[in-house]
Amino acid sequence: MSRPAASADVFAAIADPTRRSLLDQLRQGEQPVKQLAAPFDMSLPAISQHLSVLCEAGLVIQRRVGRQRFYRLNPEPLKQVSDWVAYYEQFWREKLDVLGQYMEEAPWDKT
Amino acid sequence: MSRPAASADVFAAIADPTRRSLLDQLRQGEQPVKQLAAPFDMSLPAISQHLSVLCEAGLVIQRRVGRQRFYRLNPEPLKQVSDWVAYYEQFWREKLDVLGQYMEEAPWDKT
DNA sequence: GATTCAGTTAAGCATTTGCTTAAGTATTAA
DNA sequence: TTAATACTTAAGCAAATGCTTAACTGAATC
Repeated sequence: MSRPAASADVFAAIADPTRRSLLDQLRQGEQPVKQLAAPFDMSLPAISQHLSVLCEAGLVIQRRVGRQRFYRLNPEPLKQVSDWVAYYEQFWREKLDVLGQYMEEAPWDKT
Repeated sequence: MSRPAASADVFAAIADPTRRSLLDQLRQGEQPVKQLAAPFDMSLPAISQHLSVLCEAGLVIQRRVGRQRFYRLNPEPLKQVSDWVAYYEQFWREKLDVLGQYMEEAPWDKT
C-alpha cells in the first residue's frame, strides 16, 4: 500500500470535538471549506487549521478546484482507533452482560 | 444504568499514548499503581496524574486496599468511541474493497 | 489592471497539557 | 513512636493547543 503519509497521531486528531464534527459532516461527501465552516461559530482560519491537522493525520484529502479547496473523507486511519478499541469490546460486553443479569434480578430503582 | 460519573471527554482521555498504554496494561487485570508505573520511564506522580484523568473519564475505577490503590479497567465509556468510529467503518471498508480490487489488477510494486 | 472571493499562513495570546521535584497523607512495620 | 511504604497533591515550568486578527496567495470577475 502506498504509505499513508507519515500520519501524525490519529487519536490526537480526533480528540477535538470540532474536528470530529468536521469529519461527521464530511460523511455527506466532499465539500469546500466555506461550506464546512458554516455550522461553526468560529473563524475561517480556525477551521482551516483544524482541517490541516486532519490532513496531517491522513483523515482528509484536499483537492483544488479553481479557487476552492474541496476536502473529502479518508477514513482509513480510523482503522487504528477501531482496532485498538475492539480489544476492549469484549470487556464491556462482559460487563454489560453481567450488569444486565443484575438488573433483571434487582427490581429496585434503575435510574 | 447508574450514571457514568459525569465523565470528562473520553476522546481526550485516550488521546495520550501513555494513558492508552495504561489501559492496555489493565486488560491483564486490576493492579496497584507501582506495578502500573513500572514499564514507564516517568515519575510516579506523572502516572498518578494520568490515572486520575482516566478516572475522571470513567475508564478506570480505584479501590483502596491498605496503603495500596488498585486500579481496574472500566471499558464502558469506550463504547462512545466505538460507536462513533463504527459510522466510518463502512466507508473504509468500501475504500479497502476498491483498493483490494485495484491491487489484484495491478501487479507492480506493492510496498 | 484592480477588485473580489476562497482560502491559507503568520503572529500573538490565553489556556491546557504533560512533565518535574517537593511536600503531604494514610497505612503498615520496626 | 518512629520510620518506611504507597501513594496523592501542590507548585512550577516548558511546550503544545485552540483560538483570534491581520496579512498574504492565487483564481475569477469587473
